Amino acid sequence: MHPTFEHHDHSHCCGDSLTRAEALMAERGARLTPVRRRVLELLLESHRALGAYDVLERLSAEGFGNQPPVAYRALDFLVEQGLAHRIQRLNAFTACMHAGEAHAPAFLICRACDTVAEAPVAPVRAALDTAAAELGFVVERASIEALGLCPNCQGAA
Amino acid sequence: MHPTFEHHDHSHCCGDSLTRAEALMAERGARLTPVRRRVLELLLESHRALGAYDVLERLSAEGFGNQPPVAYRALDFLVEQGLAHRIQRLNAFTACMHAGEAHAPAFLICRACDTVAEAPVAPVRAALDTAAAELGFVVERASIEALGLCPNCQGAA
DNA sequence: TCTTGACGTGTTATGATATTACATACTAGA
DNA sequence: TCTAGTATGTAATATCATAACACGTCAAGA
Ligand SMILES: [Zn+2]
Ligand SMILES: [Zn+2]
Ligand SMILES: [Zn+2]
Ligand SMILES: [Zn+2]
Repeated sequence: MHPTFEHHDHSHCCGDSLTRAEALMAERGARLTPVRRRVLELLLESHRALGAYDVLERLSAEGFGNQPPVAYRALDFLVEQGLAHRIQRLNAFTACMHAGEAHAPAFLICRACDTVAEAPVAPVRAALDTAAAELGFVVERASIEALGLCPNCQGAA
Repeated sequence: MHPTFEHHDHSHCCGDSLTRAEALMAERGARLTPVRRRVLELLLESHRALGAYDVLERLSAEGFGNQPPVAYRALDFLVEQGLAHRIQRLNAFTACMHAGEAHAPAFLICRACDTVAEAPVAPVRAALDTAAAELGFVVERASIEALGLCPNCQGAA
């Protein structure tokens, strides 16, 4: 488990993720082009979710295109490749902290500091599959998003 | 559990829900005005989720206001009162099949027929709380939405 | 009775999020 | 080098959501 909520060397955290992403893309023959790479960096800057238009603003300021598809395409690519996740609740995107592990995580979103963490989902997913199966429903994809307080913000509240 | 996926007497299903809603609103001193009531009826018509603009179109055709706030206000009211739920994934709303029971359900969304059912969430929620607690995170509200195939559509696929 | 304040509704305008369609440019093989 | 597939840029538009204000109703309470 990545220690999103703990104090950690975040520049290593970003660097490692980027390195890992590059390795994965090479392995798969997918191209981590400049825009895509830059968007991933932007998402990695903080353990928060960024809206597509936030990303676009940054890209645009740096000389990339300034129309929505520029951001959406890069974000969609990262999501497809499992390097980022979309947070439905926030209409926003966050870098994946477990790239390459093929997972559909649960997200823990702190309502105070906006930090987004990925929680291990296996038992939750199992419970969901069971509940669904009782109704005859077969779950293909699930989005599980929790809003609450991260350990660092529980004192303040 | 409401038999959303089973064949059922849907006009009773709607009628019962409406009656129940009226009773609840009376109990709470909240007002189920004509617009609000009509929106609830629209949501009850099918076990599907309706977008705010779908609702608005119907309202408008029936002589209510034709601007977005008309729909959003009624929908927000129903959600606050627990008579409807918002489905994040679909940017849409669905009538609650368990009004008054104070619950935050899991939604099962059939990707073939768009039917939305509510599944019992207690074990799922417990698993989520546990997973979150291991990271020191306190869950306040969770949205759990599953995409898959309902029993009726599993044959076709 | 008159006032007043809370609530509900209608409307205008705008903001926020997302996609379609088409043109241009790059890249990897044949 | 040619070419097909992929990536990027841009304009236009679609879809989802809210802010702000005007007006009407109704029920306290002066
Ligand atoms: Zn970090
Ligand atoms: Zn926090
Ligand atoms: Zn029914
Ligand atoms: Zn179905």
